[in-house]
Amino acid sequence: MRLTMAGEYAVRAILYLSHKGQGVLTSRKEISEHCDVPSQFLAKIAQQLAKSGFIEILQGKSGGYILVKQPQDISLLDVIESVTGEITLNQCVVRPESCKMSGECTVHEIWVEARRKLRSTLKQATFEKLMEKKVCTTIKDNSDNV
Amino acid sequence: MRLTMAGEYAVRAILYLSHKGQGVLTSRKEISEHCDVPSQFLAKIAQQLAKSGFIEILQGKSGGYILVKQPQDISLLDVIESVTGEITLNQCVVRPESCKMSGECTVHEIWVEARRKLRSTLKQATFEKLMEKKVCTTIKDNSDNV
DNA sequence: TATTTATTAGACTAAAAAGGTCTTTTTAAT
DNA sequence: ATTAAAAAGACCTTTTTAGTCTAATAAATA
Repeated sequence: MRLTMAGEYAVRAILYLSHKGQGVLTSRKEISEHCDVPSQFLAKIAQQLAKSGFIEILQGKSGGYILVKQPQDISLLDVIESVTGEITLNQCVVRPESCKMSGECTVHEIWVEARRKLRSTLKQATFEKLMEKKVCTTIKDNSDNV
Repeated sequence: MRLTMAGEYAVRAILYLSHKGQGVLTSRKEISEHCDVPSQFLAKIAQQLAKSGFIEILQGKSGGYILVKQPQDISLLDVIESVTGEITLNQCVVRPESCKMSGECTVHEIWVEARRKLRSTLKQATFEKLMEKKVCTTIKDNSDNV
């Protein structure tokens, strides 16, 4: 139940490109070095990010990556699901046939709710917001601490 | 980002024992058959559930498992984390040193929040609640649909 | 007491996923 | 033509998952 390195790296890369600004060309080498991401691995991840329409890839000498969407139009969820696939948490949520009980099962309901909340939290976190500097005093919300 | 089969099976077993009631002896075979869980695999999972104090194991002829905690005192989170370890979602949440940025990083904050909400949802789902029959008309809450 | 039928505990295994690397090819600037 | 960037896909290693198998132990019963 954890994010993969590919997902983590994708977020770092898009955040870096967001700081550069939409439409600015940045080499893979630069991203790789600044974000501490293996260069070849980034190449693979970038292909997926391009397929999903977040970046454009320029080949040839002085090639690199360009952010094509605006940071406020990209969410953590979008980027993560682009490289790791849809977050499901529990198989029965997306494949009810995987569990003969799911029709009547209250556990199923909890997973549907948990998944909705998780995806919602990640969806609301746009890269525009993620670029904002952290404030020093954060308002604590312990309403549903575990 | 998904629950393991071990976690899924543990939930099924505890739910089955909850229906039987606290203190009732049930054989591994019966649980295995009713819950569609491989018997030998259940044996391994049960060892962990016993270590965590959810069940007691009786050996010998006519042995089996007994629920020792009350269903209202066991949550989905408890059972799942017993067999799969603590839910972290992102490494940086529990090991900030794994990411050189985590101190200043707004992404880190999102993961902390997402994790807290997820664990909270699973914590609130006790097995007493999970035993309740599903009502036919559920109130729809689309407040933060993705 | 011997037998039977439970479970334990730990070694073992197969398959899948994760996390990359390597090599060859293509592309574009100089 | 040369150079330096990325693409595409094969390949590889390690870890995790999802079990199985075997020998030992434990308790009820014939």
